Amino acid sequence: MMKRSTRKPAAPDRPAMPPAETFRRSRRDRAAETAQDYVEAIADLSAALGEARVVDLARRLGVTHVTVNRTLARLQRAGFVNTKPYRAIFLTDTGHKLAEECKQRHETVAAFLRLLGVSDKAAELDAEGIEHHVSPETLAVFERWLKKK
Amino acid sequence: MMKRSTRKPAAPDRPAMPPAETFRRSRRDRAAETAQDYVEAIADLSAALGEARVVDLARRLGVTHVTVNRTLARLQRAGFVNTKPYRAIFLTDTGHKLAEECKQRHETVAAFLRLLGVSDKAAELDAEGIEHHVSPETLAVFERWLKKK
DNA sequence: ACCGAAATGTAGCTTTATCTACAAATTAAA
DNA sequence: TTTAATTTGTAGATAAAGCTACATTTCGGT
Repeated sequence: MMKRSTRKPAAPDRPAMPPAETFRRSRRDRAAETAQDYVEAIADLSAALGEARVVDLARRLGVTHVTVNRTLARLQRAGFVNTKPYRAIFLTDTGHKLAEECKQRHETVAAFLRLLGVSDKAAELDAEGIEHHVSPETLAVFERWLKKK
Repeated sequence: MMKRSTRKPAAPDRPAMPPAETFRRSRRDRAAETAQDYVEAIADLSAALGEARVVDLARRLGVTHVTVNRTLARLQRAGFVNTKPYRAIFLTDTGHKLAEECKQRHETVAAFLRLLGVSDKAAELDAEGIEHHVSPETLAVFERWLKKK
């Protein structure tokens, strides 16, 4: 029996469409974004204030402290942070490593955008969204351009 | 009474941190991404096959047909598509406009990455993730560089 | 030492995006 | 025209991320 899809051959034969895998990766990325935003924020706050606490994270991320708690529980399960009730939040080694990577990547993306002529403000804003979707290859290209300049 | 936060002044006074608004935008973006991926896929499939149907969308997006159904219901509520049970899916005018914008933006991002020296494959893959986070300003900069070349 | 404000935690609800499993409709082929 | 494969739809779960409202713990000032 024929697949219904073939009923209308209509268009040219070549796909020219992104494969499903593309979207799957994009979605997987999304899932990891939150973790990255949190570890990055925790690292920054620890550096700036000496410790990272729930309220500060909430303010920084623009969510309520409840959301922070929930997410923190998940990040602990995932092995990125250590928390104890009513105590400050600490990154595990894994968490630290992730935070460093993110910070690095963020910096590269933002610097590259600025290099192109994007305003500081927009560069910062866009980098926040873009950093999670830049492949190692593209990141390397950005770095190459930054050096070359 | 003193805010606990001020207990440890520790670090330099300037924030140097992205404001909460940055993250809020990032999250709002995420909500819209799905809609954009869907309308773009529907437009592509319509062009390529003459009509967009649930199975094709599912294949294209790498999800089950159930997920497609659910999302389509939401997109219909939001006014981007028209669907009837057991029939092909059509974009509304709004949906069409959104799809066009997305396609345009996607193309620009991908072309720009290729221009930089990123491989076709990676450019395509990264563009899929990045396109949703590029501000009009940055997009304009990309376009300028594309023309200049 | 105590006390009240700030910080943290918990309960329970909402929305979105996924899934598997099953039911109903459609249509190509015989 | 019948029928069986394909497509579409529905039911019911799960997980993430968000919220409000309420409970508990800490800790700086008095």
